[in-house]
Amino acid sequence: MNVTSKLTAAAERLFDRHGYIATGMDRLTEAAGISSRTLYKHVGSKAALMARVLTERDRRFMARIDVRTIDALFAALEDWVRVEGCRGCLFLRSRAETGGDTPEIAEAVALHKDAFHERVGEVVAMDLGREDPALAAQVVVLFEGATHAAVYRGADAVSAARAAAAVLLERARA
Amino acid sequence: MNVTSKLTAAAERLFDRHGYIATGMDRLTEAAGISSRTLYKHVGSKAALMARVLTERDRRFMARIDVRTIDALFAALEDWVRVEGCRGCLFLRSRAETGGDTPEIAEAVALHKDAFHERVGEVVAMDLGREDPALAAQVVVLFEGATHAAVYRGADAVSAARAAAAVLLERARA
DNA sequence: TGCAATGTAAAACGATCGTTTTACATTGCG
DNA sequence: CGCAATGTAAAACGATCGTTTTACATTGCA
Repeated sequence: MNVTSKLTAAAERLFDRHGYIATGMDRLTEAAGISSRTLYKHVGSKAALMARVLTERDRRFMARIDVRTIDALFAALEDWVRVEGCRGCLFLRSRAETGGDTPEIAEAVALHKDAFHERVGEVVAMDLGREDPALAAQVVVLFEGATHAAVYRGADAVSAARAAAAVLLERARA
Repeated sequence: MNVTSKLTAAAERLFDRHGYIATGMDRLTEAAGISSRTLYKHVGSKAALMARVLTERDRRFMARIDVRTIDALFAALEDWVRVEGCRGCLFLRSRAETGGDTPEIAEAVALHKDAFHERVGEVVAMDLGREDPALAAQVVVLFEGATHAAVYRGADAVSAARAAAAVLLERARA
């Protein structure tokens, strides 16, 4: 396994569990089993490391929601929560932690949210047989809400979102 | 205006805009116009200050969502976003920043989320004429989703949630 | 008048931050 | 063989962290 990918994987876990700022470089190098010199040779800075983490997470996330129906979208989120836990959206969290003032992070977050919204639009179009931007916006809200309500309500929040999405889809079909 | 409430108000603004950890005590004392000695006499620690901020915010938030219908709930959120901006839920953010490991903060967040969920249940019961825990869970998800999608989609996210909630309510009535 | 409370300004505390540097070991390829 | 690349360990960088302390000013009340 590559040094960079090992580092990125370890960093994602630590950033996700303890927060971006609260995670020191010592914890990162120790978790990745590398020296700080190697870390800086490879990624340049802590912010750049976070940007890499977000880009990698976006890849994994987008692969998981490569589905054809709205119901499958929420089924994918149920899987995600079961496998990766529910501590809210790492993208929004890292952006908020830095007040949006770290360009590398803010850009990675913006790219992810754009891609996510576009994907939801595609899924809605496939499921409904036509585009429906209003329904897509509602599904985005339900997905985001499930992600964050799951922090304190657990997987039930995802189930609730899934059921609500089914009602909205049924109504859009009529 | 009381020293403590002036400090709490200044701290809420800074914590909300720049994050809990990223905001240093110097910025807080300067914004509140007090010395660090006075700050520590009054609140004891940074974590205790954040807990006070969250408790105060909870009071203000709960007063705003003291409504009788689901639609008014989302109208209140639209007001909140217009007045206070949209940077996500400060409760979840501060909990995530500290990894849930700061008891004073974690407790304030848990209290707020419990109160919020209970309030939504009451509003749903008033609007529908009977209790409906499943609908209440869906409204919670929509509300949380609107709060977080508004970070990157603006007030439109709240409108989408509001419309979706109306559909779910209509369906629950039938 | 004098004491207690409450405040400020500013220095100092040790710890830790992200980052760079120094010095040295290992390895793979010409 | 020898050099370039790539790594480690560890010290050091100046800055900043949350918190405490020292020394002093102001105020309100007995």
